[in-house]
Amino acid sequence: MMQRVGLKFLANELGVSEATVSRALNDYPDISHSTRNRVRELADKYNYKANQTARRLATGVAEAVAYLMPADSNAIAEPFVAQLLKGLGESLSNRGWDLLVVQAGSREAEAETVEKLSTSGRVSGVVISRPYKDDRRIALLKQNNMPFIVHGRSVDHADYAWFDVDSEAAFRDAVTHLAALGHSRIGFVSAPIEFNFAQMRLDGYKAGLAANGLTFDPALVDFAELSDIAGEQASIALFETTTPPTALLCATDTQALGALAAIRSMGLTPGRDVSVIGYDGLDFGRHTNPPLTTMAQPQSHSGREMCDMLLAIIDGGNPVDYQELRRAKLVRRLSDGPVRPR
Amino acid sequence: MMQRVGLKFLANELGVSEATVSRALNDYPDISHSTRNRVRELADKYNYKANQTARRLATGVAEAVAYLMPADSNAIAEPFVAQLLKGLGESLSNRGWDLLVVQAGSREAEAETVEKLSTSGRVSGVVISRPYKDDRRIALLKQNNMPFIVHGRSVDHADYAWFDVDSEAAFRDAVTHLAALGHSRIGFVSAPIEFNFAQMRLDGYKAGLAANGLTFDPALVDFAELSDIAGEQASIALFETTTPPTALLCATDTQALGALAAIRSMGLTPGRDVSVIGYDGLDFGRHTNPPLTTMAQPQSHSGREMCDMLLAIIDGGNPVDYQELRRAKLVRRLSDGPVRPR
DNA sequence: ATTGCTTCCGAAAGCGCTTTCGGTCTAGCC
DNA sequence: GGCTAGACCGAAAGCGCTTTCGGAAGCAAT
Repeated sequence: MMQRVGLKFLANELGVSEATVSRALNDYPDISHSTRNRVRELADKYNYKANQTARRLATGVAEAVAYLMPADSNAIAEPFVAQLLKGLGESLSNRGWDLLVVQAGSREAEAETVEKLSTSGRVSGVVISRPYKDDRRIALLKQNNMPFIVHGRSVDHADYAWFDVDSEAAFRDAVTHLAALGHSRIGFVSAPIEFNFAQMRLDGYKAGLAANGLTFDPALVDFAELSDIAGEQASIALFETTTPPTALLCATDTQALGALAAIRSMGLTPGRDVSVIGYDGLDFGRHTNPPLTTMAQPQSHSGREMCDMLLAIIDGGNPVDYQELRRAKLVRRLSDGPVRPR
Repeated sequence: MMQRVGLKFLANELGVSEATVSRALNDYPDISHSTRNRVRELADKYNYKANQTARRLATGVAEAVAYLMPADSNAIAEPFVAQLLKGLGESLSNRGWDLLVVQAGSREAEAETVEKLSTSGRVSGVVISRPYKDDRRIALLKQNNMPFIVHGRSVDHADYAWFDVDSEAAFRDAVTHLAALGHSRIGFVSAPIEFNFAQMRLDGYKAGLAANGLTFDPALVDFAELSDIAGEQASIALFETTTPPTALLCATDTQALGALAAIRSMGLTPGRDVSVIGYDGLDFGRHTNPPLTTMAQPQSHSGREMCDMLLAIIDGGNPVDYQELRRAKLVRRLSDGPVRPR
């Protein structure tokens, strides 16, 4: 039976105390250079890694952060999640910390999950995404004094850290773009309105209409879940009116996929007969029929940046100093075009 | 300063020892019903959750498994990862375990990452995906006696647990399907051959040719990274010959996206002039131009199943009892069709 | 010599749980 | 009434680290 290489082992081997080994490894200043080096070398030789569990218990810091997976995630939109995870992981591993992925079974269970997470001491920070307008998770996190950052913003977002893209501005821009192309009946496929991003995008849509002298027509907006199929159904519904839209704005790219399908299914050509603009900037939009014009968010390294912000907060930073608002920009592919008389 | 609710607190409150509380909570048989209930109630009342770190240290079991993210993942193909994660997470949380996501910076760093993972005691099992033909990670895992399951198979896969789809059979079937449509010059966009799945798919392709009386022509296969762009370039390369293929088989759906683009860029119509068949069955294939015919793997609950297998192994099961081979099935959309004379 | 600083390191007390070991108490038996 | 056998629970020893506290040297200044 081989002896585990632990502090004990190294200490014996070197003839010093465990305390010394620990301190040497953790860069304490009161260890002589010579012993520090001896310890280091031996540790390297045996490929010693401190047992993290013990370390955590002793220090009281979890050295891990959790990402709370959206409960109702759908397959197509997930590049999102994977991207984020990747960024988080990179940033975390620089520091030698762990990334936990936790899931709540349902939307209702999310709060409970957060509660457990913040009291069980497993993590020293959490990141959540897609906040609701009034998000219980955020309240819980604050209440439990758990450092966190949210990907997106709830309605009251003054006193916590967040990273978001100004989707209101994005939808204003999108409407303006469409208006410039001559569209005046612009439909809107919204996301479930309990998500704050849905509200913001809807607001942006309305603001865009107003800014371009267009009047808001409730018959031109429909709500859909975040899936291609839901987007398709909503789009079809929007066309069942006497004066159908000539352009469709969708709250997400995934829904826009459905919009394209809906338009094609009616025998029309998206991009020519009806314009479609999505939001997210997902890569596969290049491959749709036609390629999807979209408001792209700069999601490249957002995971990494969010993580760095979170770590700064864990290190004692003030959450309100970490609020970051990015701009989305129009990437024009082929699903938009000038209005076309029927 | 509020007192943490820990074992100590509960014990004091009830006038029993910490040991008793612990045993009551962990269903030890030598605790009377009455005290067990008293303990339970109080624990509920205070929403007590054992500190996992301490628990881990005491029991020596990590109560966590890690998913090793593929190093070179690309955005489009990631629904995959998200799906898997979701399944893993669900299964794990049933048991109250954690899901760690770990990333290696590069392909080279993967081995080291695995090594650390298996010696640091952070996890009691790991799942890896996309094994190479001869995968150092697998060797390391075995050597360190760390329970694991691989999503896919390496060349020597007799003595560990895996969950795979028979992609060799799938590509045989795909070729047969194409042959039945009259195609005799079938190109193959392969994945990097160090991945064992790439080899297996290539083998399946060759076997399919043979089974249908077609001869293998090396000029008809090209290798590409796992991205749409790489798939596009490889496809174009395959057409730069005197007798170009009339159908293209791609090792992954993502590459197939590129193939469709390549064909369109040559002024041809995929599905009519040239058939394209991908592999994976990714949902967004419904939205490509034209919708992508693909060999779909039943990836619905694979994450969950893999996790259950892994847990069984952790519980002492013999890894070789947990090898599961699934079948892919053709889902025909519109990117394939009868051969068409030029 | 004594005092007073540094510099470096060891002893030992935790961190919050689990688990072994043994002890007390009641019930049942001859 | 004494003895044995459960049934139930407490004391205490860890798990592998970190960190406080203080002690032993070594050296310079009085």
